[in-house]
Amino acid sequence: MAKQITPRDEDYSRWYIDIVKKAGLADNSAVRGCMVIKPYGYAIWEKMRDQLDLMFKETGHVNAYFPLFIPKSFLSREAEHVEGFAKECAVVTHHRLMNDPHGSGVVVDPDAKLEEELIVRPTSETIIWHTYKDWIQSYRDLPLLINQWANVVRWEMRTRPFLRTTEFLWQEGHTAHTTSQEAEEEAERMHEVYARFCEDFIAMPVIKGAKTDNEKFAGAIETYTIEALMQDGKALQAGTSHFLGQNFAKAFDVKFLNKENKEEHVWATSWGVTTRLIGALVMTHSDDEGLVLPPKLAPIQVVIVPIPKPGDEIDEQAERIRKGLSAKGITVKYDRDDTKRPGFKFAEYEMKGVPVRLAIGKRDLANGVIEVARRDTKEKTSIPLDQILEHVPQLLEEIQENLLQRTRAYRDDHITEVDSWEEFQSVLSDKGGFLSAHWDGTVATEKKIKELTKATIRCIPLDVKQESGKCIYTGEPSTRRVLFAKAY
RNA sequence: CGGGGCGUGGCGCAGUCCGGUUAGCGCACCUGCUUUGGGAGCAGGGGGCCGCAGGUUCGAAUCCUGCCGCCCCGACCA
Repeated sequence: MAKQITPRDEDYSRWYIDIVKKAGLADNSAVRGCMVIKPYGYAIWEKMRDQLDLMFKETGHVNAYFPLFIPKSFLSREAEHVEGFAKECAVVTHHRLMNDPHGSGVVVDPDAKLEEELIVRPTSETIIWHTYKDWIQSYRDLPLLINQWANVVRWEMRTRPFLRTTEFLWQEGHTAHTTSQEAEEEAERMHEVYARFCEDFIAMPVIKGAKTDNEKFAGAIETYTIEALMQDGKALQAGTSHFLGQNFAKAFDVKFLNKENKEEHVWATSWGVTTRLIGALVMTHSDDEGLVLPPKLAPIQVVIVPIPKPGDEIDEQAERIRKGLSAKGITVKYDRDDTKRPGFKFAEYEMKGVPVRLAIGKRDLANGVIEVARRDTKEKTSIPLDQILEHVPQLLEEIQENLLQRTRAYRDDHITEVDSWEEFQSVLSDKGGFLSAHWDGTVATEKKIKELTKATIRCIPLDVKQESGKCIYTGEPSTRRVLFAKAY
């Protein structure tokens, strides 16, 4: 047993890190808080990125690229915004190194001090709005629908692979519109795109909702969120979409002439998802044997393992199947590495979360079958060789569907309506998950509850129904329930 | 930034209290043979500034001083 991972119920946090490392997704790096995304982990990100990019294009967006560095003064333009990010910015103060006159190595050249410091982008609103000012004059220039794929840096105190790292990869959409309504619709549209992506591709159901004033993005009028539930009962914010109103347009003086030849500030949105989605994927589906990948995002969807050694006839069948499945757009790996034994390969591909494993040996050949093992249920069956090309595509779909159903059932089972403070506390500590409860709508109460229980308001669900009730903590009147949870 | 823990071949550790030959073990790696239907066995082999810098000593992985780094937990956050 070369690679053991810590069981979930023993130490969930350790389990997560073990999977990330042992499935080959990422490594720690020489830089504190930053990770190396390894080829297998990056392949998952590429699949996510390609699919999302397609969905952005389908909704009319184009890609562009803005600078990594932002002049410090830009961040002072929008007061709320700077307050949200000031504490976690990396700052460039010099532009040159020199040999250390007192010894070996290099030192920062004191003569190379920048006149104005540059901030490594924590997000790009400011540099983008500065640029948009030049791009927008008329209503005919609108809407402006731009996305960028980039890295950003937020100097977090505590990091965890994929879930929170100092540098991370993401996409950020930044749009400008003629009317408030159009911008709001855009924020809602992208919110929906994210939710659909999570369900259809990650097989991870999410709750769509709005953030409270306290939790929303610095500088936004409204923040929409998708909230997912992890296996340990904690919530994870998987993506956000913001209606920014005219806040940035005013801060960066971005105006357009409308049809009546009157100047107006434009209306804005921004929206993003990050490599955190990989962390979400891991914590949603994986088990004590390793990673479990939804077929639609698996870098290898099917692996064929020969038993015991590749022989001519086994090779022939394996190649036939590989080509047949490839022709149907399925990614197949035929692993004929004879320095590793089948048992080792089984464990290895389970660790890596490959959805379907085909094993073929002399015994199977004699019976005209092949062994099919699915990663999600660990079920093994024998399928006639002449049916395998039809069977595997169906099975992949079934696995994708099963993962979604399974996760949705777990999620639905972990949304608990609570109506008393005692119940709130006991359900939170014993069961976890989302607590649907009445809240008086004040930041003070929200903060008090967080202080007492560590639970925060994850969102006000979009599909919330109006019902009168009393705040779980203060007993003040309330018109609808909100979702509380402990969160990542 | 607080509270814990840890730095010894690629990885995981023992050795440190009580200084004493060539610094050891498991995994991984290389070679060979036998194996191969759930993480193979045997034999041989390669690989170490013991985190860094000073100091004490005949002698330091071990004792002293200073520094650096990492991990876990908490407050902040996608």
